[in-house]
Amino acid sequence: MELALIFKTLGDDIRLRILGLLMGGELCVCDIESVLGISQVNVSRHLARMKSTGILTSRKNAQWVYYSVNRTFMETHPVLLDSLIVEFKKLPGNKSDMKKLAVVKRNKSENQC
Amino acid sequence: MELALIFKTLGDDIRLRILGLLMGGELCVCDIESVLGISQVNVSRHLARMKSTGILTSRKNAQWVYYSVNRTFMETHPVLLDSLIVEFKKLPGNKSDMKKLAVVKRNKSENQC
DNA sequence: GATTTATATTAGTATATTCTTATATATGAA
DNA sequence: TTCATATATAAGAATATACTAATATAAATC
Repeated sequence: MELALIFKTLGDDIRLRILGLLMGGELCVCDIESVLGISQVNVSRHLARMKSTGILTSRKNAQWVYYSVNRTFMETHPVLLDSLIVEFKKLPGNKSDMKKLAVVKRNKSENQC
Repeated sequence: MELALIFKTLGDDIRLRILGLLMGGELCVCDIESVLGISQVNVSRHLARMKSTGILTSRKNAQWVYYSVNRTFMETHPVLLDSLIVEFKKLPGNKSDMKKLAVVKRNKSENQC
């Protein structure tokens, strides 16, 4: 996992917001889509890119794909990850994303996205 | 200073190597050029980019321009900077760059680059 | 003033990235 | 089997990036 590639991958607003959301635990694509208000294709492509860099992993359950921060990444770059947590807290849009996530999760019933 | 822009700027091997060198203190363009073995134009453009992002500053002395890590950047993102130090130490080429820098500095006489 | 040295900028090409639209796949439900 | 939902991939256009070669600027020296 190349450092430059990691930074290149992190160097995008949408991907940073996605990572910020996933820091709180795994989410399915449609949740991320709802929170960010971005098209499914767009979210999917950004997720794929972060996964191919090794920052994220995914697991499939029924028709949903759940993405989460890759454990290997966390273990290989613990200090970088800590600094990301610090930086995320400083981001202006972070709070509203987290609020929106809470709303999306609350309004979500079983067998639905 | 946008976080995504910072990462985007860091997302390049040459720029990471330059930053690694400048962590040890200011250097003129020709020193960086010698250490990295990269063309002057190339080094200059990467430096300009990092400066415009706010990661570096420069001062001019006689015909030389000395670049260094921007103090404001260090003060605004201390934890990120710490993580960079940790990551740099893990980079495979870092040691050889530092050695090369020592050689370049030693072989350098007054009024010469 | 002419020349050399250090650095920056411009022009042009090749490649990468991002977005939108359309389409494909895969699972579950009717 | 057909339909609806969740996700991924492909195609095409617009923009950004990186590199090389050539040129410009600016200071120092002769």
